[in-house]
Amino acid sequence: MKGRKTNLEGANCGIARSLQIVGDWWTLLIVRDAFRGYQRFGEFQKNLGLAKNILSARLKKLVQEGIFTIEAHPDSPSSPRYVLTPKGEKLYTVLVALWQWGEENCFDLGELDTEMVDRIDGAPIRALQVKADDGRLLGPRDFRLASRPSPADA
Amino acid sequence: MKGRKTNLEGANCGIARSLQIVGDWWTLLIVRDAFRGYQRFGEFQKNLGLAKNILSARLKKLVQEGIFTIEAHPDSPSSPRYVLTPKGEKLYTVLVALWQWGEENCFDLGELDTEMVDRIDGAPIRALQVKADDGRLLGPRDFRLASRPSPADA
DNA sequence: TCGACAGGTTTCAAAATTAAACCGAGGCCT
DNA sequence: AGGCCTCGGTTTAATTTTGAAACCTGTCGA
Repeated sequence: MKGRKTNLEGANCGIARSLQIVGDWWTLLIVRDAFRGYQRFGEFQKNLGLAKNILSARLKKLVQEGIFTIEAHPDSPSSPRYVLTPKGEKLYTVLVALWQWGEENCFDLGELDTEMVDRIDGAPIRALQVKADDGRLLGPRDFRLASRPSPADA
Repeated sequence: MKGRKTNLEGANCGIARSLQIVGDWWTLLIVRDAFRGYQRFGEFQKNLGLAKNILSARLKKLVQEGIFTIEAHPDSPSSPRYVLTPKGEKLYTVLVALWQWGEENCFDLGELDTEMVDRIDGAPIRALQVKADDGRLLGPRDFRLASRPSPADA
């Protein structure tokens, strides 16, 4: 991420900014596991199978960025728990988008063995839809990235 | 991505699969630029400021994965154009999710200078919402990843 | 024919990732 | 109390990936 920093530091668009934080190999998988209920270092490490030093670095960054907070649990005071902040929890839309795209485009038939379901009734979740302000459905070519008038305009 | 391959190759969930393809530093930015209308190697390279060898490798992979196709344009037969496939175009939901999260969580006030708008009327786009099968709005804690019954079940 | 340019590939140094060894603080068992 | 185990990391050294810059090749226009 050497040149990346230089390039995207003053990134102009939200996509680039998001990717600065969650755009690497492991981060979104860590967040995914957090949604699954994992909280402890060892849980993430064992489940994802990534090197401990990398996990350590990622968690450190994610805490810095306000995605996780560290909470020391009364039960085992020496084992910190990594808990999603509201900012972190809002990433669920991104996860759902990735999940749906992956499920639709990246599996052979019968290969898929997990799915994201309604916690309450176990029913499937609707495909995300991009909609215009007035409710019209927008396809992949119906939007564009526009520059805002000027920084000092509003 | 050494260990990553080993770990996620037989990845069980759609999120992991997606990230195998688009989960690196540059790929989604390339796709973003493709939605902006960029098609040529030099356009991507100049706009993103990434090294040519890296861009070359990414585009090669993306073509392999069926995100882009190469089309030789009648105008300039020697300059290939990289064009999104339907599979690639479906990534727009992911981009929108990242964009909205980034816009909401990664900018200081007044810092944001681009926005994603309706191509037709320039109006803003609605925030993506995760909804249950029956239309209920689902928050970040209202879904879970469940294992499917069995690979050879349906 | 000359030079310029687009679209890469090659080369080599710098940075990130990895696995594995190590370490300190608690628990737990005896 | 002593010994051993686990958890949560850090350190170290080898491997991979990345990045910048040089280089190559085919096309184009003058």
